[in-house]
Amino acid sequence: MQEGSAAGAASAYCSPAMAEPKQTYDPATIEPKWQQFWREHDVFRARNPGDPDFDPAQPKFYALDMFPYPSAAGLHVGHPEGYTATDIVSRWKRAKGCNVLHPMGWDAFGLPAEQYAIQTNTHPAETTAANIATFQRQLQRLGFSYDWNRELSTADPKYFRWTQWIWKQLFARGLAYESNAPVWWCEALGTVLANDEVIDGKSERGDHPCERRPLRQWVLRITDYAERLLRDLDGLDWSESLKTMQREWIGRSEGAEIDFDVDGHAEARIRVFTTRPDTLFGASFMVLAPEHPLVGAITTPAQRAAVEAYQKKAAAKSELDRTDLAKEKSGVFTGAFAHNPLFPKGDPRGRMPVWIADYVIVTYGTGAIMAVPAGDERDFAFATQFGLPIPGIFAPQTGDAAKDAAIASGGLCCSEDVPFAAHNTNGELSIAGLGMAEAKRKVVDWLLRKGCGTSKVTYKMRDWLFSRQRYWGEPFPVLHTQDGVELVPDADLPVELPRMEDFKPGGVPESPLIRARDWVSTKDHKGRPAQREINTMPGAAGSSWYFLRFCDPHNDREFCSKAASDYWLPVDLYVGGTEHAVGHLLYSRFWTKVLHDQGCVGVVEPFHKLYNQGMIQAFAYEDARGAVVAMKDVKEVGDDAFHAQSGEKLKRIVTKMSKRYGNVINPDDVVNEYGADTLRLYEMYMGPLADSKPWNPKDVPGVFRFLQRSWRLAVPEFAEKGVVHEWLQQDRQGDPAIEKALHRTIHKVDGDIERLAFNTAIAAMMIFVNEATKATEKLSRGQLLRYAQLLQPFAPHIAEELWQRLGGQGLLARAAWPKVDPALLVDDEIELPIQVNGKLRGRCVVANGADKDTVLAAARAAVADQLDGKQVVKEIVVPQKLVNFVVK
RNA sequence: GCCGGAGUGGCGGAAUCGGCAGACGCACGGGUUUCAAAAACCCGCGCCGCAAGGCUUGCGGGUUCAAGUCCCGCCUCCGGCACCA
Repeated sequence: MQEGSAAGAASAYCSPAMAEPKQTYDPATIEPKWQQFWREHDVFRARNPGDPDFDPAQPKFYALDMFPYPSAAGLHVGHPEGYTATDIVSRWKRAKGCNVLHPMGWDAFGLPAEQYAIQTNTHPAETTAANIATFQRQLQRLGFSYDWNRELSTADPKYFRWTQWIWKQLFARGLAYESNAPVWWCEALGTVLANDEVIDGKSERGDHPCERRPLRQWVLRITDYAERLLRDLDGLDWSESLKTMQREWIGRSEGAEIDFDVDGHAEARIRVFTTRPDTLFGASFMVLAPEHPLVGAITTPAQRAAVEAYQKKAAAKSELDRTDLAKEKSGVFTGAFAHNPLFPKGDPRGRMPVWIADYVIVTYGTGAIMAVPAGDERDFAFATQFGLPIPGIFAPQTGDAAKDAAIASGGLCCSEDVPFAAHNTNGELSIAGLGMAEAKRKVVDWLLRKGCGTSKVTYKMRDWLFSRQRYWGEPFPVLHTQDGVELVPDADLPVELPRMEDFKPGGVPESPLIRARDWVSTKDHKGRPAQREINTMPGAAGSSWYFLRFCDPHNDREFCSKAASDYWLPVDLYVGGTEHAVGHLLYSRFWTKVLHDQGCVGVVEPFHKLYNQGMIQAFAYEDARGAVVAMKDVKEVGDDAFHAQSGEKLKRIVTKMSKRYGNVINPDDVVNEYGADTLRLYEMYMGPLADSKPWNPKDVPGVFRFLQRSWRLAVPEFAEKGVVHEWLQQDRQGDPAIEKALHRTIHKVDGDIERLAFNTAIAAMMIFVNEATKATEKLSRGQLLRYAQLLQPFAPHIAEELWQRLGGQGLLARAAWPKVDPALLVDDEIELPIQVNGKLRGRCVVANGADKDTVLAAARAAVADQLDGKQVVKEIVVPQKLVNFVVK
C-alpha cells in the first residue's frame, strides 16, 4: 500500500503496535472477506428453468457486458466502467426480486493474442490462458456479482465445438460460400480483413495499410438478411445514433436497374442501378467502373491504350487514394456509345458516350451508372470537366428567376424534387410537369413494359468475409475432397487446432496451418485423401453467439437448449463501447436470426436494450507546439505544469490514456490504494455513463471519504465501544427528519438506477450522509440498515460489512430493496420563491396545499417593498413551484 | 460536404415536464483540534461591486409572466459516414 494515501494511513492505525485497536474503514480487509464469502455460498447463481430451486413466478433479468478480449496489458479502467453499471443494475434487480443472469467470459481467439504470442515466442494457448487468469483475478477483486459458474472462453474446444456447429447450419442453409472476389489483404497482419475492420484503407487494429487482392475465402451471406436487419432495428431500445450507424452501414437504397444497348455490340448490354430512374431523359453519358467486365469488349482500338493505362492506374490506387483525389474527377472515354432505351435505335437523342472513371465503384450496384449531369452533383462535375453535354430536364418554380433559368438550361445541377420540363417525352411516355415520385413510377412502368428495366433495391452492406489466414481461431469443420467441399460430421466436432511450434505467418498468403501437414491431410467419408480447410474463423465468430451460450453454458448436447434461451432472451440490458456499433452487434443479430429461422432460438433480436458507455480519458500536457509531453517529463506544481527539463509551462488537455503519454491508470493500483468500492463508486460518480470524461486522480479521495463517512455513521472509532455505536445496538425509533431524508434518498436512488443515472444517485446518497452525520446519535439501526441496502449495488463490500455489523438478517446481497412511504416524500410546509417581473425578490413559507389566495397574500407580504407604488398587472402562481408578479 | 451528440464556475458535473441556475464532489480560502503536521470536523466559495445592486448556461436574435431547457441564424468541439449512383 502506498504511503501517505488515505487508506494507507488508515491501515497504519490498525497496526498491532497501537495500544487501542481502532475500527477504521479498511477495504483491504473487508473486500476479500466478502468476495470469498459470496463465492463460497454461490450467492449470485442464476436459476434456469428445471433447476431444483427455480421459481417460475420470479421475473427474469439478463444483464450482459461486452465480454473482454483478454489482452496482455491486463484490465483497463475502461472495463470496470460498463461492468460496474451492469453490476449495479443486477444487484438492484435482485433486490427487487428478479432472477438475474449476469455472466462473464472471454473473447479469447483473435489476432492480438497471436501477435503477442509471436512477439514473446510463446504459444497463443499459453498466453491466452495466462491473460485470462489475470483478467479473472482483476475482475474478481472488484466484487462484481457474476455467476462465475457460467464463465466461458471462446477458445475452449467445448465452446467452439458449437461455433463450428452453428457455422455448419449456416452452410446448410446456403449462407456460407467460398469466393475468390478481391478482399482486403493486410500485409503487416498477414491476413485478410472484413470491411468493418478496414478504415480508409488501413487496418482498424494497428493502422497498417491494406490492399484489395483476390484470395479464396469463406463468406457469409449476411446480405440475404439486410432487409430484416434493417427493419427489426425499429423495435429496439438502442440509441438513435447507433441505429443510424447500422442503417447507414446496411445502406438500403430504392431505385431501378436499367439496361442500355451498346452500339455495334449486340451481345453487350450495360445494366445500371439508379435511384433516379425519373431522370432518364437527362442521361447524357454512361460511366463504368474501371474494373467493369465489359470494358475490354467495348473499348475501340483507338482508345484502348488510354483505357488500359487508366485501368492500371486505378488498380494501383488504394481506396484511400481514390477518395483522397476526390476533389478532381478523372476518367477516360472508351470510344463506345450506348443507347438510351427511351428513344428508338438511331435517334441521336439517345446516343450516349461510354466512359470509365474511378468515381464509379465496381462492388456497388452494377458497377455502372447512367450519368445525369443536370440532376447529380458528381455527374455534373464530371461533365463539366470533360465538356460533356448537360441537357436540362427540369422546369423549377422557386421564385428565383435566375436560378430557375440556370436549372432549366442545365447550367446548374439540381437534385431536389422539382417538376420536369415539357420536353421530357419520347412520344409514348411523358413526365412533363410531374414531380419525382410520380415520374419514377411512370418511367419504371414504361421500362418494365419494354423489358429493359425494373425496380430494384440495393444495399451498401457486403457479405461478411468470414475467414482469416491465421492460426489462432476456430478451424472450419470442412474438408476439401476430390468431389469438392465436405462437412465434418457433428460427431467429430470440435475440429481442434493442431499443436504447432511455429505459427508465424510465413510470408505467404496462406495460413500457417498449411505447415501442419499431418493435420491438413486427412480422409473424407469414403476414406479417400482430403485436406482440411486451413483458413480459420475471424475473431467475431465466437462473440456472435456467446450471449446464447451463457443461458446454458454446460450443455454438451446442444449449443443452448431452446427452453433456456426462451427463458432468458432477449438480453434486457447490454452495455459496451461504441466500437462494436456495426461489427459485433450486426453479426450477433444476423446469427440470432439464422438460428431463429432454424427453429433453435425463439427471439429474432438478441439485445433489447443497448447502452453505450463513454470513454474514460485522462489528462495529458502539451507544449507550445501542441506536442504531448510524456508524464515522466512533466512537473506538476499546484494547478500548473511545467516541462521537467526545459521548464516550459505546459497546457493541460484531455485525451485518451496511452502508454506513450504515460497517463494510463491501472485499476489494480486504485484497488490497492482505496479499495474496489471506491473504484466502482468513482467511475460511476465521474459523470453520465454515456459521456466520455477524464480520470482525475484528485477526485478519487472524495468518494473514498464518502465511504469513510458512511462507515463512521455506524462504527465507533474504538473496538471497545462495540462493533457499532451504542445507540445502534438495539432497535428504537429513528429521528423523523432523518427518516424523511432517507425516504427521499431511497426514492431518488431507485429512479436514478432505473435511468442509469448513477452519478446523481451517488450524489443523493452523499446528501443523506451529510445530513445524517450532523445527527449521528439520532440515527436508528433500522435507518442505517436501509441505507446499507441503498449503498449495496454501488459499494457492495462496505455495505455488506455494515449490514452484518448492524445485525441485518441474512446476507445483504439477498435482501429486498427498501420500501418508500409516499407520505414521507411530501412536506407539510413549503418555501416558495417569489419573483417580480421574473426576477427573484423574496421567499415565503406556506402550508403545502394552501389555496391560491393564501399563497398570494403571503407572497405579497414578502415582497411588499417591491410592489409598493406599482401596479400589479398579472399574478402567476405555479403550485409547489413559485409566484411571479408582473408589475408596471 | 452530409448525419448525429455536445458547449453551464478554477475543474468533473447537477437542474428528469418551460418555473429559485450552479445539487454533489474536487480544488481553493478561513476556522476548530494539535508542540507541529496529517487526518477529521465546521464555515465560506459563479463573476463584477465597499455596498445597494448588477451580470451570468458558446455567440446573435425570437417566443413567453418566466428560457440552460422551445424556435430561427451562426461559432466551436467530439463521434459517425463520406464519389454508394
